[in-house]
Amino acid sequence: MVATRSRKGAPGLVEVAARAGVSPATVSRYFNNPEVVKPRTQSRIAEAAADLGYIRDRMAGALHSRFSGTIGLIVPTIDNAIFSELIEAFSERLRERERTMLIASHGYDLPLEVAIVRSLLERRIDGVVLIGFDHDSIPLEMLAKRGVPAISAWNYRENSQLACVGADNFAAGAAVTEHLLDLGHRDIAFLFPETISNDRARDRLGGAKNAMQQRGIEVPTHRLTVAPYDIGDAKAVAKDLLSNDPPSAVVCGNDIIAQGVVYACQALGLRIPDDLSIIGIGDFRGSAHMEPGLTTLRLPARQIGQIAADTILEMSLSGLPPAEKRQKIESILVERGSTKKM
Amino acid sequence: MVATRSRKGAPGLVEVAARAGVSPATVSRYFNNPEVVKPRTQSRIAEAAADLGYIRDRMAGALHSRFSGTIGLIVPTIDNAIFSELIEAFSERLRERERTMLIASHGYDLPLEVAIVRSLLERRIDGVVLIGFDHDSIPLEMLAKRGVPAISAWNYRENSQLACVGADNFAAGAAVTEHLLDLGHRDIAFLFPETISNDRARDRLGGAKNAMQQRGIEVPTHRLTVAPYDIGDAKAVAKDLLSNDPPSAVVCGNDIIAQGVVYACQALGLRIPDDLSIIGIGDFRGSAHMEPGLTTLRLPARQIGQIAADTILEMSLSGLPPAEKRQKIESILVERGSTKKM
DNA sequence: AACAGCAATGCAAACGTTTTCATTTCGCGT
DNA sequence: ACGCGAAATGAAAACGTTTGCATTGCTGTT
Repeated sequence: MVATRSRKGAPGLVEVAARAGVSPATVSRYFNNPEVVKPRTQSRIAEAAADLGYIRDRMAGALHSRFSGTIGLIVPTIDNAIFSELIEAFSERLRERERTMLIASHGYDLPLEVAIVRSLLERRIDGVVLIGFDHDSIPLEMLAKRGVPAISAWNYRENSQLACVGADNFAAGAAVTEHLLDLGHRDIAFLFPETISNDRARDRLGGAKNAMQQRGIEVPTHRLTVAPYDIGDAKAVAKDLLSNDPPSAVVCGNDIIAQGVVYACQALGLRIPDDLSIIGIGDFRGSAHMEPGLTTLRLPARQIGQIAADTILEMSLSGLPPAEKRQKIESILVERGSTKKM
Repeated sequence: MVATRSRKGAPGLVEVAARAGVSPATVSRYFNNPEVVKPRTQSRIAEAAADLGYIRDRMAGALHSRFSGTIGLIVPTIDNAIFSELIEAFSERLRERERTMLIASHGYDLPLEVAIVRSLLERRIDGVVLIGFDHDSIPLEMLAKRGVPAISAWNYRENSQLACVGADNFAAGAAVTEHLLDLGHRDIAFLFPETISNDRARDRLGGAKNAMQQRGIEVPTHRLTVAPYDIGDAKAVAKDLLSNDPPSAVVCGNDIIAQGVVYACQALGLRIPDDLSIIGIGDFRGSAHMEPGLTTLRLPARQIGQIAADTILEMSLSGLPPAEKRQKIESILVERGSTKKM
């Protein structure tokens, strides 16, 4: 059994109250509703708290008030450019609102997500933000049962069950494909991540295929390749793909894969965009500055992160569904040097 | 029959106890020290808990036991390849040990770090991991006063005040510089991030300069340039630097900057490594796969993250300094295509 | 001068666990 | 069957806040 750490003389609310000559209740009010305590009392308490170096214990507070001031964010992966902008924006916004973020990643492993939600619930989070719509029903039920609000970020669907804030990934897949079609490309390859338990990739690929179909162009099986979420792996797959009978253009499920394809071309001596046009989705850090610059669809990740934070906070405070259940964030096609008219 | 007043219909320990026909104390023990409760009782409790969908409230537990099961990680930035591997490894390790990570970033803003530490302390973290050694003394005192262990990760110094786990950044700066010197380069430029409040960059640059001095080579001022932690900005700075009178090699403070320099060369039509050798530090995601592959010093970020997690947990549990106060993680020079003999 | 009405504060009961100490039950040797 | 130490369990007191309700202190009105 472990020795419990003694509390190293850290003063509590009660000590502050004693020193300020008021009751604990008043000190509590001072911290939570300063406006209800008389200015003179306020300054006495402020002074006492400062003298003692008091730091409030939000856990004790949460125990009674039902709010922990903690919001959970569950992402597939942290160690990847994909979500890092969103994570940072989300966490900043939360800090501005005096909340703290609990983050966890499951590596696209749905069962693990269940365990994570459980662990967050044990920590009494005030709300959870999930990525996308592919989730086991168990964690959602656990959340619902306890009245903990949850929303989905990153993807948008007009008929989503969960409240959501994100981009329309079907439209995104369609947009990049249409851009290549508009440039005159017909022999287009699609390099997408595994779509099982990844609704974003699935929607994007769906949109891409649909765009092709709209123009009456069939996509042969060998133009459809799965690539992992990793530059190196994507590069390897792309080298294989481009080694014989290369298409005139490649649609990549995201910018990571696109970067891999760019490197593959450089390794093979293919010129971009003369020999091959490449388009990505995401506009991650770095995509703008590679050579050539990557043509891609910009997903406003920071904006999504901020709105997600605002929305989950709104829900947590009101206890109601958000004013806007589904928020679509518009993405923008950014044309750079990796694509060219046929 | 007494009405249960538990919030939102979520059952508490007491309800589980009632259903299992035991006292709350036994249920508590079941969760914290299963081995002290009789197997038959265990299964009764397990069943009751499952039936009720019980989720324990760790905040309430923490209130009494002084352990919140939460560890803080404070990084300069999340949205950047630099720390993402460390963050992910750290968080995974913590989850394996049934702990949760609270993460916050301060964007190299020391005063903000004070506020962050305070906020973490309010959440009763069991320990904190900081990056590097440049910290205001106030948060460290606050932590010490409350007996909350803190360590520094990422950088290593043999005389550090704080316990630390990381690489020797002075040695790192020296190693990459020596590598270029060994390849015969003499006219070397140094592209480093701002060293104010960034001891890692400072140590690296110090090591680099020292290596030059050891060989009796002076570094003229115009070969010393500050570049931000951003591919685009670094690329811009590098373009400027390389436009006239380029050196024969560049030492970059980290791989992000190095990637910027590679792109700058491609934009300017300089051939790597024929016209310019480039070396980075870090071996971030992607560095291996660019064209040409980036020669760099690999810092085992995942390993640092894991050891940091283990160490802070060890300290939190024992209440003592760690067995090994300073852990040096060896870095490895990875030679790829971006450097070449003169 | 008395008092309504409101602002400011105090009192004490939660909140859901953990833990100490005490008590009961169990296994086993005689 | 008995007794004894150990194992298992129970009772109740914390833990540090928040909050509903009660009380006190003011201000201004009649």
